[in-house]
This record gives sequence, structure tokens and C-alpha cells, in this order.
Amino acid sequence: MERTYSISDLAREFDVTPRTIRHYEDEGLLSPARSRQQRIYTARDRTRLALVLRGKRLGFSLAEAREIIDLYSAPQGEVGQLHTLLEKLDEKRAILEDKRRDLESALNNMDRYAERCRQRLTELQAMEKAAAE
Amino acid sequence: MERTYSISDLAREFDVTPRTIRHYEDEGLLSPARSRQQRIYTARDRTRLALVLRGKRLGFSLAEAREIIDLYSAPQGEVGQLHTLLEKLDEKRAILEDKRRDLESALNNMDRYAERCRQRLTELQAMEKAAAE
DNA sequence: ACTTACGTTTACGTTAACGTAAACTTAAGA
DNA sequence: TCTTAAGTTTACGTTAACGTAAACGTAAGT
Repeated sequence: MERTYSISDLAREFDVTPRTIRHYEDEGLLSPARSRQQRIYTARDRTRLALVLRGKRLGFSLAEAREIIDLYSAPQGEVGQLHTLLEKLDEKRAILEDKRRDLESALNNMDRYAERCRQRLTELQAMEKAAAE
Repeated sequence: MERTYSISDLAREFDVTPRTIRHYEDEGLLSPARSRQQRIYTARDRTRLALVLRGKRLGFSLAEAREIIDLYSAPQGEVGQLHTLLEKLDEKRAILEDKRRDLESALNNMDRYAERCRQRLTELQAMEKAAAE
């Protein structure tokens, strides 16, 4: 038997409210099974939720996150389907690469700035020490 | 004389509307000079706008972007100020690192998946070729 | 059987980040 | 000087992504 999760199990684990998880279902991002009304989440559902939340952290809207995540469950039966899938993957990959570039330059900027601050700090401390003598 | 920009200059360059730029000013992210009512943006203002938009692309809210960007114009006169500045920089840096980790795993997932798709594609094509004989 | 905890649907409320429209001012070119 | 193209303020509208509350169902322990 595969392990399953209740809505509050996942809410706790990922630090969101059940309302949020239901909202993602309304938006077509999740589609858990039901046991007499109650939602039952499988490991696959859990993974999809994790992907949605990671997407959000990276600045994607729910719709954009959906577009990406749905690629991972796209049909691959025919050669044509595989071709268009690979094209779409490339397209999304380019977006991620753009974000990576943004992120790298943000980190570089910040590191260089912090370095200048540290230099200025040692200078200031040297001056204060000199003044104290 | 330093070069300056009108609001529509910047709007064109960064592909946003003037309304957006004014909104960022309302939120305290920009504070351009004025020449008799009209806003005049310096190179520094332009840079700040670029930082705001990069922040947005990386999933920050305007308030979060502001917190980060303001660090770059924080006072550095005293030793204490430099210390707290360096602490805050470290804090923000950690957030960027988290995003980087998210981004790397997103890219890794996608690359591995695309690789499997390519393998499956060559398999399928081999089958079709065999069936055609 | 009864409470308590968790789950469900429905529906209206809220916040951030602008869009849009109106009414007006200013600067620039013919 | 007249028009036209930008720019300005003010204010209401919109959309995404949930929050919140009500009213109700269900399952588990005592």
C-alpha cells in the first residue's frame, strides 16, 4: 500500500493552509482522489504540490507553474508528441535560465557591495584606533 | 552634465507603463527629481528601477525588493551602521541562495526529464523504422 | 450517544500591483 | 499662436491568490 496524506498533513508539511491547497485544486494544479468526500493525496500529488510551491518561490504565477508542471505528465506515446514536448521544455528552460542570470547578477552585486562595506569597516576601525591614541 | 530620462524613456526601455513607474514611486522605490512638475530620472534612478524589475522577476514583492535595494543606499558613516548593514546583507543573501537552490533543482529536474524524453524518442523512431521494413 | 477534531462547500472579503479613464498642465514644433 | 504630444493628479476598476466565516458532514475516542 502506498502512503497517502490528508489535506492538513500536507498543509503542515509545506507550511500553507488547507485553503491554499484547495485553491490549487480549483486552479487545476492538483486533483487528489476522494474517499467519500475527503481528499486523499498520494505521493504524486505531494510532489506536484512541492513543485507548485517551488514555482511560486521562483516568481511564477499559478498559471505559469501549471504550464511547467503539466509538461511532466504530458503524453509521450507518439513521436510528434515527444517533439512538441521537447520544444516546450526548451522554452521553459530558457525562462529558468533567464532567472538564473538575474539571480547570479543579484548575488554578484550583493557580494561585491558587501566586500566594499567590509573594507570600509576595517578602515573606519583603524581610524578610531588611531584617534584613541 | 549627467544624462537624464523622462518617465516614458524608462517605460520604453524596460517595457513597462509610466503608471507602473509612478506606482513604484508611490511605494517609495523611486524618488526622481522634478523640473516644474515633470519627473526627471537620473542614472541612479534608472538603476534602481532595473533592480526593482529584476527583483520582481525573481519573485520578490515590491516591499521585499525595497528592503533589499534600500540596503544599497544605507548610511555607512559609523561602525555600528556598517555592522547592521552587513548583517542585513547576509540575511538577504541567504534568501537569494535559497532561490538559487530552488532554481538549480528545477533546472536539474527538467534536464533529466528532457534527457529521458530524448531517449524515448530515439527508441520510438527505431521501432517505427523497424516496422517500416 | 456525545463531544471533539477534522473535513467539506459556498460565498463574500482582502491585498498587492497595477490598469483605465477623466480632467488638467506643460513643452515642443509648425 | 495653435495644435499636438507628453506629463500630471485623482480616483475608481481589475485580477490573482488566497483569507475568513458560516453551515454542515464524518470519523474517532470516551
